Amino acid sequence: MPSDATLDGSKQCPIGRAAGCGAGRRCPMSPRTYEAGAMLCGESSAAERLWYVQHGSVALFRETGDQRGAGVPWAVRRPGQLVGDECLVQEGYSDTAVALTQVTLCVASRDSFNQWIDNVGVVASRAVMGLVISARCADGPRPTSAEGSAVRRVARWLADEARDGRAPEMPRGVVAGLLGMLPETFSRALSRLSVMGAIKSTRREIRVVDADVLMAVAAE
Amino acid sequence: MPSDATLDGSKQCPIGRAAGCGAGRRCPMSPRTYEAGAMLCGESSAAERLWYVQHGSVALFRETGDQRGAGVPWAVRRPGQLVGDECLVQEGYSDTAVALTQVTLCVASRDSFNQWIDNVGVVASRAVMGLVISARCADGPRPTSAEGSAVRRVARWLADEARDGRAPEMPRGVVAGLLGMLPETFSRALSRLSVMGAIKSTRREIRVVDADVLMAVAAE
DNA sequence: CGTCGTCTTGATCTTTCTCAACCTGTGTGG
DNA sequence: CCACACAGGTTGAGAAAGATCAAGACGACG
Repeated sequence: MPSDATLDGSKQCPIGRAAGCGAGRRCPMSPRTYEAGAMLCGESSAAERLWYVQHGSVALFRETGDQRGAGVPWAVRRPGQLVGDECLVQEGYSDTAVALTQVTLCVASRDSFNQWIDNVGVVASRAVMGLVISARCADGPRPTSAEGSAVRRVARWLADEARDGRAPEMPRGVVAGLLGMLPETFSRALSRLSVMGAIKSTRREIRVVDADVLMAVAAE
Repeated sequence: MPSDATLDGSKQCPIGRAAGCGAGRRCPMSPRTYEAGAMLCGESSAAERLWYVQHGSVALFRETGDQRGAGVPWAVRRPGQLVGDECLVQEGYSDTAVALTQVTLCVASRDSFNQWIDNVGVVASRAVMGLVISARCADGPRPTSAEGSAVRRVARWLADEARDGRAPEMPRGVVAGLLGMLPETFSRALSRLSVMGAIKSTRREIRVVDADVLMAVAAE
C-alpha cells in the first residue's frame, strides 16, 4: 500500500493531511506491515522511531516495578493513534509495544519526523498534539476488583468493545491484563457468561448472543 | 504570584518559555490559587479551560461505567504538567479534576490558548506536545492484586514517592484508589508496615523510618 | 463544644489468586 | 501426510487475600 493510498479527502490520516499529501507533498511516514506478535519497541530501549496505526491493533506493556519478564498490558493503540511518540521528548521508550493482529503502520524516524515538524510548522505540531491528546483520553484506567467482580468487568468490556456481536480478536491473556485480572479468571468469567446465555465463547472467538443479559450483568 | 515570577532562566515553565516571557512577551496563562478539595472540572462537562500546575497536585477521577458518584482516582498531575488539555481536541472533559492540596495553577481559556498557539507558531504547539507526551508517559497503569499484595504495592509506592522520608500529603482514599485497593485495605497495609518497623504512620503523615525494610517488602 | 468527614480497626465472607493438570489448535519435522 | 511438540486456553480444588459491613476514634471546623 503506497503512502498516497490515503489521499481521498476525509479518510486521509491527520499526519498526511498536515503534510499536505493531497497537494503533492510527501508524507513523513512510510507504511509497513507487521505480523501479529511482532514487537515494535521495548520498554526503556533507545527510542528512535514512532508509528501511526493504519490498520490492526497494538498493545502497550509496562513493567510494574521489578516484575518478571512480560509486564502488564495496559493500553491498546488502534487505527488513527500513534505508538512510540515518547521518542519525541525522551531517549527511551516508556512501553513495550507488540502487534496484536497483523498491522499496517506508518513509520518515521525521530529525526526525520522532527525535521518534518520544523519544516511544515504549526500545522504539523498541532496535528501531532491532537493525536497525542486524544489517545491519552481514550486510555481508561485499568479496573481493579474494587470496580466490580470479574464477571461484571468482562461483561462491561464486551458491551463496550463488541462490534456486530463479536469481541475484538486479541489474545485472551492481553484482555485479562487490560481488565486487571488473570487469564484463568477471565476464562472463568467467560464460562459464567456462557452459562447465563449472554455469550457464546469458543477458543477463538466470543460472540454476544443476548445483549440484554449482558447489559444486565454489566449494570448489576 | 505574578506570571513573571518564573522568569529566571531554566526554572521558567515551558509555556512561558515558548511564549517568550523573558523577551517581554505575555504568557497566555494567568496564575491562580485554589484550595484543597476544589474541583477544577467535571467529567464530560463543557471543556473550556486548561491549567498548568505550578505548585501542588491535582487528582484525575474517571467514572468506571455507570458507577456511583465519585469515580476512581487514576492519575495525579504535579507541577510542570497540564490538566484539562483535552479541551484542545474535544468538547467535554475526560476526567474530573480535583485539587489535592492547595494549588497554584496557571489558567487559560481554550480559545485564547488556541489563538496563542496560532500566533506563536510551531514553538508553542511543540511545547504543548511535549508536555502532553511526558505527562502520559508518567502515568503508569494502576496495579491490581496480580501485581503483588496490597502491602507490597504500598511499600513500592512509598519507596517511589517518599521525599525526605515523607509520603506526599494527599487523602488516603485517593492513594488507595491509585494503588487499586480500598481505603480499608490501604490502612491495614500501613499498619502492617508500621508493625514491621518500616514506617511510622499517623493520621496526617507517613514517615519512612527504615528504608531497608521498606525496600525488602517492596522487592519481596 | 458538638458535628462531620476521614481514617482506623474488627469480624466475616466472598472472590480471585495459586498451582496443577488437561485440552486444542497450530506449526514443525520426519 | 502423519506424529509430535508447543503455546495459549480451559478447568479444577484449595488457600489466602481483599472486599464488605459495621462501629469506633481522631482531627478539623464552625
